[in-house]
Amino acid sequence: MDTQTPTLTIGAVAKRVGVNIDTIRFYEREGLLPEPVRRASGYRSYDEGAVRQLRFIRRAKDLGFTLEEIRDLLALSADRHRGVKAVKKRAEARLAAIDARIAELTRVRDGLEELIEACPGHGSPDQCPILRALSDDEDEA
Amino acid sequence: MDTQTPTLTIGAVAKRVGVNIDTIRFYEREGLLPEPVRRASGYRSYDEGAVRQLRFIRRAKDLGFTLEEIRDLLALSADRHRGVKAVKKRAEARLAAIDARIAELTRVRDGLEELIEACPGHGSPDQCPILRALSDDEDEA
DNA sequence: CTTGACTCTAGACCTTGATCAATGGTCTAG
DNA sequence: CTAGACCATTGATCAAGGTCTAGAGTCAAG
Repeated sequence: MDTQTPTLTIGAVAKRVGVNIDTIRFYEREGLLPEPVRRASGYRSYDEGAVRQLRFIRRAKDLGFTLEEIRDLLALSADRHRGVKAVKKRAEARLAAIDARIAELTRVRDGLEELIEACPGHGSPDQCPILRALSDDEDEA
Repeated sequence: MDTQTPTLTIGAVAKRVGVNIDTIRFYEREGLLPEPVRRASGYRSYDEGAVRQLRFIRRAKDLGFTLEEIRDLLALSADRHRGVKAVKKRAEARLAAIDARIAELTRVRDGLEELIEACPGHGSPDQCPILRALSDDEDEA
């Protein structure tokens, strides 16, 4: 856990975390990664902390957080003590959003399944419940 | 059910179906709506069939079909008899895609819920399972 | 006739999350 | 020293599905 001298090039970091080099620069521009120190040549120089933060971002993304939410999470995680409550709240909000999305998809799924079951798979398009559902003038006067 | 003279302006169609005017022109460019007849002035002139087709597109979109898939569905729905089988196949493929998406979301959802339940909502960030899960150096050497 | 609402076209712009290209400087092994 | 790999910046491009702008013509009511 020593505070290291930054020695990793952007390419080395990209390889270790498994992301594209351009993605790292993109995250930096977007404020998700701090601007790293530079060598005399202008090359970015990273330490293990940057690698950890980049992994944090990828994992949060896998949990469905947007980059904007992750920026927020990163700020909170740096706030000792007071941050935890807010982080939990964000996670709960994310969970609620996922639940809503699942509910919506399930609704659509069930509707589609009903149509499929009712469709004989042959015959006239006029008799196909799928096409009928899509075409019916339900909301006509 | 009379074959009508096209009399609706694009604005009237947009209002009736509840879409943006530009969306209608966009769908026309994308081949989802046929090119309508024009008045002497160049104004597009639509009939009820166009309204129906536009509604078809919106409903298919609500079922999660992409515009490309909808273009395909429209072609199939015009193919009397042979179309029905193919339409059913497309619907089944869409259902499978939705199921996969729900399964993926459910997986993420459950993982997130576990973290939330384990988080006390206060205390040190080091003890917050949410932040720990995001930060842990699991794949370190 | 005038005014305001409507329509026309072509093309630019938006969102999200990246990725790629062009041009040029740097680093390292042999 | 030189080749080849790596890095820098700016700006373009992609997917998807639209939305908006500018400048000009048209339509209907009063």
